[in-house]
Amino acid sequence: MGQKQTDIDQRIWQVVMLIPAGKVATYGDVASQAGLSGAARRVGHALRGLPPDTRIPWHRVINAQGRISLPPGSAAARAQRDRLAAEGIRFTGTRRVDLAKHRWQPG
DNA sequence: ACCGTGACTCTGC
DNA sequence: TGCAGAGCCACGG
Repeated sequence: MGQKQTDIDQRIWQVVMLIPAGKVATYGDVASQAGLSGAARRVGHALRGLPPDTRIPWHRVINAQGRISLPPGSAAARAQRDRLAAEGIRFTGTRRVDLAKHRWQPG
């Protein structure tokens, strides 16, 4: 088999699974940890391909501004916000997460 | 092989 | 803080 797409996606998903509850990582962080430094956009694409019933904590991945990158108001965006809130993550008035406090620091 | 596209990021105003 | 521009990687057509 060896489908290359699956190969890279799985590496990305594997990194996402390492993010503990209550913590978040940016797309860039995940890309870097997956050995794809600079390919933040590729991470977004990989998460986009996740099935709705996945166990992978995709909601813990946000952008470098501390905001949700999904379309504002979309069901997915609300789901991400709710899941993060359920893990104790607070949002600022401008719907941002305090990265200095919640950012996952591997190693 | 070229071009357009994206759940991105950084810099500047 | 917000918006625009340019840079980025990898992918699909």
